[in-house]
Amino acid sequence: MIRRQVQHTNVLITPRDHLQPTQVLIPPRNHQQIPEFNLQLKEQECLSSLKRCKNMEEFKQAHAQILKWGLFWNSFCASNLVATCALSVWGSMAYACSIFCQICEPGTFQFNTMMRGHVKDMNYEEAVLVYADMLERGIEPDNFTFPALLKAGALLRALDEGMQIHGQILKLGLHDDLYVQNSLINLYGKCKKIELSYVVFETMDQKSVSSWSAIIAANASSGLWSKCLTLFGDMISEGFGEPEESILVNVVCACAHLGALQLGKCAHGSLLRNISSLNVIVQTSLINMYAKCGAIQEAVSLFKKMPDKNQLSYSAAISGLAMHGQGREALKLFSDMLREGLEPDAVIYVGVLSACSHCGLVDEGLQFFEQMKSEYGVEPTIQHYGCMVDLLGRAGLLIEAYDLIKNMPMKPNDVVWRSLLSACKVHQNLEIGETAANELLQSNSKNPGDYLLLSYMYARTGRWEDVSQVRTELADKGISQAPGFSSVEVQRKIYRFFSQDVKWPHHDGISDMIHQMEWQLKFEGYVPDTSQVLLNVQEDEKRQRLRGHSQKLAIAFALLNTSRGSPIRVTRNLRMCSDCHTYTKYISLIYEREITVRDRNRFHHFRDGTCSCNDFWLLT
DNA sequence: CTAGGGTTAG
Repeated sequence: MIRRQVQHTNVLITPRDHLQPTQVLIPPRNHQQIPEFNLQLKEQECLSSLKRCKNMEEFKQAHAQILKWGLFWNSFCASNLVATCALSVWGSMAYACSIFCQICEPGTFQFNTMMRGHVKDMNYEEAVLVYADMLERGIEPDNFTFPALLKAGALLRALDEGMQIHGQILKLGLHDDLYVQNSLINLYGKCKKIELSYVVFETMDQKSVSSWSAIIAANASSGLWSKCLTLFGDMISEGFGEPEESILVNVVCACAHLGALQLGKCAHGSLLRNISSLNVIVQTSLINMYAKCGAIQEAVSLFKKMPDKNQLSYSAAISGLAMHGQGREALKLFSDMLREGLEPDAVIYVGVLSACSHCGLVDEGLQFFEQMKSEYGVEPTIQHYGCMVDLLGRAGLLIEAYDLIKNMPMKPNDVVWRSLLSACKVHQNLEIGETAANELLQSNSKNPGDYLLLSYMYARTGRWEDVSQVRTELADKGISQAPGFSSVEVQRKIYRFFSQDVKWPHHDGISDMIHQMEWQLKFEGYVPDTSQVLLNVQEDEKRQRLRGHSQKLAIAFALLNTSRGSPIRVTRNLRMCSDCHTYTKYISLIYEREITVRDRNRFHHFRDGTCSCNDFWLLT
C-alpha cells in the first residue's frame, strides 16, 4: 500500500505522463473506500489478459485496461506490458518503445526487456545503444542483461566492444553466471577468437549442454572441424548423453568437411533417436554430409524421401551428384525441381553449371547459361562465368574460354584465371597458361596452388630454370604451400598422412606394404609417372618421392588395417596427381577393393581398375 | 515477483 501511495505521488508530479489515467487515480480521501483485494484482483486480471493476447488488437485493449485502472504505475504491470509487446511474435518494437518512454523510472528489468526486443528484431546496434543509455542513467546491469547484449555483440562481430563488456562483467562479478559465460563463448566464437572462447570455457566450473554447444559451434565457425569432433567426444564422456539437434548439426557439418562417414552416420542415428521429425535444414545438412563423405546413394535416397524440399535441398543434391560425376542425374533433378514449380536461383545455377563441367556436357552447359537469364531472369555472376570457363577449358576449348573471360561484363577474378590456368595445364597450352598465370601473379595471389600449376607446366617442358624462378618468387612473397595430406577412417578414427611422412608409428609396416604394392602393380603393367615430381633430380629420387605421396601411404595403411573386400575411403586436402590416380586404379583391381577418394573438388570412385571420373580430370 | 545462452544448408 505504501508503495502504491508513493507511486501515486510520482504520477502527480511527473510532467511527461500524458497517458496518466487521472480519473482512476484515487484521491487520498477515497483511498480507504477501495478495498485492497480489488486492486490486486484487477492486477491479476490485467496480467492474465496480457498473457492471453494473440495479436496487437487484443494487446491494445489490455494496455487500455491497465491504464484505466492506474496499474501502469505499478512497475510490475508496466514491465509485463512492455515485455509482452516487445517479445511476442505479433508484437511491435516501435509500440514497445513508446510504452517504455512513459515509464518514469525504468529499472534493470525494463532495460533488459528492451534489449532483448531489439535483438529479437535483429536491430543489434539499437540493443547496444539501449545498454549505453542504461549505463548513462546509472542503472546497474545484472546477469540477465548480458546474454542479450552479448548476443547483439556476437552478431555484430563487435570484438572490441565485446571485450569491453567482458571487462564490465568481471567488474560486476557476474562472470560466474552460466548464461553469461555461454554468451561469452559464443561472442568470441563468432568473432573468430577461438582462444578467447577457450579461456572462458576452461575456467567454467559448471558446464551445461549449451556450453558444449557454444564451444563446438565456435570451433565450427573457425573451420576447426576435427576439434569439433574431439569436443563432441569429450562431451559424451562427461556424461552429456544423447545430445541435441543443434550440436548434432554441427557434428554432421564437421563430418562432411572431414569426410568422416562413420561418425556422420552415428550422428544421423542419434538425430533419428532423439528428434521426432527432422526439419529441412537438418535433412539438407545430412544430404550434404553423405554426398561429401562419398556415400552418394545414401544422399540421394535421403533426398528422395524428403517430404518438403526447397531450393537448398535440391542444391545440395545436385552439387552432390555433380561431385560424383553423375551429371546427367543432377540435371534430371534440376528438371524435377522446375516441374515442382520451385524458382531456380543464382546458386542453383552454379550447381547445374558445375554438374555440366564435371561431366563435360558442353552443349547443355551453354544452353543453361543462356537460359538462366532469358527464362528465369537470373543475372549471371562471376561465379557462373567461372563455371563456364571451367566447362570450356576442361573440354579443351581454351580459346573460347579465354574469349569468354575477355568479354565478361565484370573484372575477372582469381578463380576465373585459375580455372583457365588449370585447363591449360591439362591440355598443355603453355601460351595461354602463361597469360593466365601472369594475371594471377599480378593479382598478388596468395594461393600456392597457382604457382604449383605454373611449375608443372614448366617442368613438363623441361624449363627447370623457370620452375626454380617460380619457387624463388613463392619464397620472396612468403607463401608456403599447405602440406598435402590424405586421411582414412579406420574403426571410427581418422588417420592423417602427410607426404613423405616417416614419423608415423607404424611406418615400418606401411613401407613394407608400399613395396609389396608397387611390386604387384608393376607386374600388372604400372609404370611410375615421374613427370609429376617437380624437382630436377635423378629418376630414382623422383620414384622415391612418388612412393611417399600421402595417398599411397593412406591406402597402404587402410589395406593393412581393414578387412578384406571392405571399401576404403580417402579424403585429401589437395587434388591428386595423375600418378596416384593411375596407381589407385591398379590397386582397386589387384586388391579387389572399392576405393573412394575425395579430392579438393570431387570424388573418384575406383573399382576394377577404372575410375568414375573417366580420367576426365587427368588428361596429362 | 517476471526473463536469459546456441540456430545449423547450397
